[in-house]
Amino acid sequence: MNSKSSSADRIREKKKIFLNREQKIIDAALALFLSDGIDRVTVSSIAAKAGIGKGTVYKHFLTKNEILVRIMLDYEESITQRLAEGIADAEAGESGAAAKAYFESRLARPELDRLVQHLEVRLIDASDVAAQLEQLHAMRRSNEDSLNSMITRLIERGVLEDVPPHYHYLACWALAQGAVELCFSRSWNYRLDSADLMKFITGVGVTIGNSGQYRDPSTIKSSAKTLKSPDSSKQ
Amino acid sequence: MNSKSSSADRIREKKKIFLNREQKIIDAALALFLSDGIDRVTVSSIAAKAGIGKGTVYKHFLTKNEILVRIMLDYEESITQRLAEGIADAEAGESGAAAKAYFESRLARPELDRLVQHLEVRLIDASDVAAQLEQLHAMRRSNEDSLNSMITRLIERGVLEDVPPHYHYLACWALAQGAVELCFSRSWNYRLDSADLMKFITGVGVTIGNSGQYRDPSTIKSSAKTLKSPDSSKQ
Amino acid sequence: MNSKSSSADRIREKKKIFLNREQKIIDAALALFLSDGIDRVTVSSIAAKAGIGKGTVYKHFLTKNEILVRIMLDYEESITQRLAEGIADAEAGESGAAAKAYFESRLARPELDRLVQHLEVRLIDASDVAAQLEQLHAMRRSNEDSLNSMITRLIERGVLEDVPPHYHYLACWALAQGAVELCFSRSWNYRLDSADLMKFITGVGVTIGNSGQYRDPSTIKSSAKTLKSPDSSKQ
Amino acid sequence: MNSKSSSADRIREKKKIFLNREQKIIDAALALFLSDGIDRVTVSSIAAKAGIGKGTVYKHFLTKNEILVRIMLDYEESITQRLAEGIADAEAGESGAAAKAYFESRLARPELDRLVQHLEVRLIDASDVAAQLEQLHAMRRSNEDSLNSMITRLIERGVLEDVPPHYHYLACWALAQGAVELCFSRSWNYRLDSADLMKFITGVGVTIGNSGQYRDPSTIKSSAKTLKSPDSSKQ
DNA sequence: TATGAATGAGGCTTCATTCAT
DNA sequence: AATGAATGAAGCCTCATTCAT
Repeated sequence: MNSKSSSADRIREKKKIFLNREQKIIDAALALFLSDGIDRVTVSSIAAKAGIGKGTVYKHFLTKNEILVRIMLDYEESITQRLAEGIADAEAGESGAAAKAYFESRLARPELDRLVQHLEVRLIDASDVAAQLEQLHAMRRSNEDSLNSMITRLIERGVLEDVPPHYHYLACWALAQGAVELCFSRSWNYRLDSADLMKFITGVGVTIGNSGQYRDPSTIKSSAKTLKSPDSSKQ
Repeated sequence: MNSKSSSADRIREKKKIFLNREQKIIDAALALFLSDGIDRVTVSSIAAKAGIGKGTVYKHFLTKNEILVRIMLDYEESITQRLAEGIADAEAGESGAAAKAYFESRLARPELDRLVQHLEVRLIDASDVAAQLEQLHAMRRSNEDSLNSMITRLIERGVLEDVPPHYHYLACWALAQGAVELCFSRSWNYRLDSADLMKFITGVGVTIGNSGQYRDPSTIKSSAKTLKSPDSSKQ
Repeated sequence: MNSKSSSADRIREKKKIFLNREQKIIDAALALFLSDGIDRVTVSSIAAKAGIGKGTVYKHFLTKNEILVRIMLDYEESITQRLAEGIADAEAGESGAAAKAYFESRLARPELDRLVQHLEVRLIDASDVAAQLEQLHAMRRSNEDSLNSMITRLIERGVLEDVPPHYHYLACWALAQGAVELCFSRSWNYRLDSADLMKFITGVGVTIGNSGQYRDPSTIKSSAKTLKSPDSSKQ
Repeated sequence: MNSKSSSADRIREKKKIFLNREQKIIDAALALFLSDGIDRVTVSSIAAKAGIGKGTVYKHFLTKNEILVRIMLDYEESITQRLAEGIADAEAGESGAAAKAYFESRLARPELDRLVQHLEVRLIDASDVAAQLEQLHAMRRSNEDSLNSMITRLIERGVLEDVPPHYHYLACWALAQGAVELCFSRSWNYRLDSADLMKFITGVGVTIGNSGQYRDPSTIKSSAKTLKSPDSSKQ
């Protein structure tokens, strides 16, 4: 019995090690993508960074693309969770909460958000990982349904303009997307006070499509806060 | 004298043919990038699509990257021109004209706009074409200066919120950027009525940072028009 | 413990195989360079001759040039060793020993010696392998120092003419260099009895710069031996 | 008649221009080979340097190799001429004159001499220009015959050691060959006083194979001069 | 006649994936 | 189970030569 349980323990132990290693691979890949750029990361370099052999990577992932898609899924999950909380808050009355949560989660690590977008471009039309991409889209569809319900209610309550519900969240998505790119764009000179800038943009996002009739107190507050950032307050 | 002028003609003719071929290469490259994705386009395939030999491509461009950067420059120039017109209109009193022109020019061919963004990511850190990229940035800096002047005046006139001028155009940029991505995102179900959606987003962009104090009539009109688009009005 | 040592053994075994393959590549490259000429040898052909895949070559050498430089280093080492022995003999009293050793080692495989010279011409200005070429030059500088010391002593002893020491070994080097080329020059008709010819030249080399005052017995002997080679003696 | 002669003049004129251009091409090629290295010279660059179109080069030379071989032939001719003079002097009694002339002509422009050697390596086995290479060899054979006669006589007169005649001139050739390489070898530290060094080596060359019985006064003189070079004389 | 644009074979190198140990 | 050596397809670029103008 003892030996049996110890063998079971050993198996569990091994599984744990195995899963740990999987995370190690993902972390290594992520770190390299962010530091070196997608193009310059090879399976070899990932393995080296993870401290394992190249062959071992293929025990965990069938192809290189599966690592990429895994990073995307992990990220999407974290967004989904934050969004769900935000939607719950919004349903509870704090009308801008969903948009705010969404912006904040995407802007929390803009470099990661952007990486995921770029990964997606690479993977579209990749026949391996087609299934996982479908998973990704399923998650997003589910989020979309929640958003639709929530926004429909906000429109009914007169908080938001009466345009098709998806206009609201797609505009938000677009702005968030753009805000992320903005963090890395080399097109512009001003980039020093990006925290304030991001608050400004978040303010815009939170009020997108607000009808004039009604102003959500929480939104007003957050907008006010934005405009009272250190620099502005000195005036 | 006659023979002399005809030889000059011939030379001019040749140059024209040469430049035409250059355009052919760019067009072929562009078409392939859009249809197949940046990764899958090779110099060979560009040459094949342009109906010329592989080596000929290198008579026009020193490296593959130079083709990419050329596409970027051509595009940036077209944006710059449109923006300049918009800024002129804005200075002439139509306060939202610059933002509108900017959105419209970027959303006119969103697939191209997006391609250019992705090309830029690839080319950053490419030691060849560093000079051309600097050109690109110079154009953008120039645009930025014009925008700054214009927005400063609009702030003084009380049309726009009194935040640092670049908040306004960067927020606009971000939204435009995101709107472009939105056109191609496979994340969302609703994509049928994208023209209306884009108008909605443009409306958001045009009113970004408008102060409550003042509403530009032209902006109101355009916003109203947006919401009364054919589809919606039928309801 | 047994398994541990056997695993260590296995690793050692692998390394040996790996190094063997490296040698195989070098041998293949060398054979091809000698038979086909430097120009006509491609990485592909080397791989084919070595019986391995093209990619495998790049596991052992970062660039094609590294193969070339490796051949050079290996050769230079063998020369250095022979020369060191010769210098030791010379210091021990046999004054012509160094020159003789040098000539003999360079003329032992003249085709290889010549190849190495030609490789060097190709590699000068090759930014990769600059470090290895410096190694090569370091070896040579070290040889040069030894020669300088030795020759200085021979001059003091009155064996060699009192000219700057490097005149002696550079003249030797030049003659050896030329002798090597002579083996392959298609300029001349007589090439049948090259062994004797080389002995004659070696004799010249060994007595280069000998002062008239003194004749080293060993040198005389060797010179005599040269002229009494089988062919000549029959006359 | 007038028109006829003027047309003949025109034809002659044209021919002259044509030949001038041929020389221009050769000069351009030579200059580029010397400055940039054989590898880096393209037909394009030659044409550019010569100030003509690439296609025009092919009106003068059927292949690129023909330019190379032409440089070789021109050089060989200049050597031959100098050597012939030297041989004449030697026959007239100045026994070392031939060797001296040979050394001096080859060391007059060592960079050119070396270039020609390297060109030859490239061209061996080039099926085009095989005929011209044969011409080259014919010239050399002819030189060889002259040398043989001359040396045979010097041996008979007891000036030179009684070894096969070609031993003498081949040893000379080898030393000259090596001396040329020495000028460019990066193997050695000492290269400042190369003029003196070359005199020393020439001295060696001139006395190669001298029998002890007899010393040619001219040789002695030249050797003495060598050893009384500025540096040495200060001692 | 002079030109130079066009060609495409061929070279070097990279890297995802496989598989024997 | 872990390893990393081996593989070879595929990409970019060069340049001698041709040929239409």
